[in-house]
Amino acid sequence: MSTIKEVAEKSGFSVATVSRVINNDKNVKDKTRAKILKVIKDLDYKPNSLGQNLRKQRSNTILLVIPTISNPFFAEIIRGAEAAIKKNNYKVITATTEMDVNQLNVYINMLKTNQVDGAIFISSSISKEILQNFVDDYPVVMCNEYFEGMDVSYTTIDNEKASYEATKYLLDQGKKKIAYIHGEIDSSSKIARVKGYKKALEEKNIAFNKELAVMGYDDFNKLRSRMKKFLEMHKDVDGMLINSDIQASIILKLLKNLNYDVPKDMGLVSFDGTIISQIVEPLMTTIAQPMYALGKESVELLIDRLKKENKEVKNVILPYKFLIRET
Amino acid sequence: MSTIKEVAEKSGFSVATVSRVINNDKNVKDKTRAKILKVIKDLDYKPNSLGQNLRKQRSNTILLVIPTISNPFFAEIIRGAEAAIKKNNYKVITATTEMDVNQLNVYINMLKTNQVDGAIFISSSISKEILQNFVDDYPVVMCNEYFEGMDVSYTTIDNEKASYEATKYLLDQGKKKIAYIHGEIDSSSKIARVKGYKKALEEKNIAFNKELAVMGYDDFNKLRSRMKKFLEMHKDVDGMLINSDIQASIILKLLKNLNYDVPKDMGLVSFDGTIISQIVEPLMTTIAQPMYALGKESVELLIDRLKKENKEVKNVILPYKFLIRET
DNA sequence: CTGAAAGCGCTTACAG
DNA sequence: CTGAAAGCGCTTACAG
Repeated sequence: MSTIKEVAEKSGFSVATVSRVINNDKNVKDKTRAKILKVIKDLDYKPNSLGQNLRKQRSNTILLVIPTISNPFFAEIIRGAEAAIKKNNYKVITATTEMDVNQLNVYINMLKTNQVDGAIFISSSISKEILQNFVDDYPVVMCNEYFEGMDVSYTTIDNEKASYEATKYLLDQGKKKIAYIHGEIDSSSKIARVKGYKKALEEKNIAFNKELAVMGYDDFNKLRSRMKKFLEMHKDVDGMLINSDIQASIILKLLKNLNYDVPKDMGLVSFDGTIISQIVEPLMTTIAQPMYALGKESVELLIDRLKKENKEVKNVILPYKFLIRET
Repeated sequence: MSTIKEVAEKSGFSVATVSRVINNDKNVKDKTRAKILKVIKDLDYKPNSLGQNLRKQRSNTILLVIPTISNPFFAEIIRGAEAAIKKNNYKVITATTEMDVNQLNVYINMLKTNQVDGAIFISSSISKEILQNFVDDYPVVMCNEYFEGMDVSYTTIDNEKASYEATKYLLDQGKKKIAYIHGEIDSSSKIARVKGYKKALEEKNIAFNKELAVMGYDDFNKLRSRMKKFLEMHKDVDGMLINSDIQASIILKLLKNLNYDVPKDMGLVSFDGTIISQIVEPLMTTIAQPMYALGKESVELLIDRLKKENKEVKNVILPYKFLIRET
């Protein structure tokens, strides 16, 4: 890699002037600019962002953090976010934590040392305890999740309403005993979804039964064996609201192995509406989240904050779609 | 963020000594170390990696580049790679290009400016033309792909053999006209797979028919309409070897919509063996790639290169498993 | 319009 | 065992 010094020497101008050309400073004679640009091209010179960021104290880069790449739900969010980032001429680094705190710290450190100007934490890629330590000092947006009582901008859907609607749908289909397969983490979305689920039951005068709210593990094998036991113990369960498409697909497969007729013996509604819900048989009835828009809007919130330098907190609730299909 | 200077002032020692403590230099009196460590803790000081990397010209960080997060195939590779990276006390940044050259350049620049010490390019995350420009100057490993005539370490499976075995299996099942749904990019794996496919056909004295080698688009809608047309034109095709689980799942769904009986009317074998192949109905017969090992071995190759500072090129061919299931 | 100089946050060879 | 100084690659206020 050639450096700015080499460009300066070869062009006969100072490093300062070369830097001005790199940064599109108007105060450079056209002829000078042309000469320097020629040398830059000849040497295939690219400014070292380490030096630039250290000096400028900003990077024009946004960090996107997802919990795991195992869920296609995040793929669409990333796509929406990246499109918006590029439209605004920012750079992007997409990072995955895989639930590892050390890994997360690597990324937080990028934020603290100006390697990135701001970060978007998607779903449960970060905990309240960790975020609390730096949320006031750095530009951060949460996507698809939020923390009660914390001043941070976020985008999400109305999870309570969605959950209510899904549960009501199952009840209207004549289902009597509906289980709720929730996520591993006590997130805002989980709390909201439980609320909606309870509300729909109450309307039909069905008491909330704690035993029917089951942990839906992310680990497929754990999920399978957990659900197998659950189904043995609760043979009269005839409907399920499931935390994600992925988990729903695993459960659907299990149900078929156990000779359930879906949806006759067991009605299913999943959250997300990813490609997974479209390739299973029968087609999964799902709460389709606006994934692309969630990513896009989160970026808009963050860039707004970066440009205005104000700390105004904004929340965006995006519409979901309840897609009634075959389960 | 506090700086090394603040730690120095508060502790009463010089920046140099503080730096020695940070870098675990033995030449520091125990008492001094303890005092400085205390200040570091009190200030919650974290060294700025921008400054460190700029000065040290290395980062102890490895970059993992995947083409897209839409394919769960990459999730397992990442998991294997990250485990190996952490075992070796390196840091990791996982990056996704989403087939955008500008995006790729952001990552290549991280390599060129010592923000990362080395990079692993997974599958078709990079083209031969682009990699050629810097492969000799920076530590790079390719995972699951390679470029003919280029001196770069890589890990892969024996795609030709796998493809041969899969095609032979379909023929042995009595299938007469087998299509090959290949990837969008003219990669080494694609070439090898075509070879194996042809070889199996030849053994049965079946001439290779160019029209039966169809482009399997990554875009689901494009893939669906392309395949629909293909099936209309080639009603006698009774077997398919498909480039990836994802594409296979889309095609399987299409076949069912068109009232094909799988595998009676149409035998299917897919590449990858991801979770997708396990949730479809019927269960997909698949060439299960050693995803975790591919990631892990790629990292070992890279770290070996980083530590030894030699440029010896090594290739690792890992075993796959042909899983006969229901298609 | 251009350059010399300071400095972003670090590390390390050198001197003591 | 410790510190002063140089320097990694850059930008920018200041001076002219």
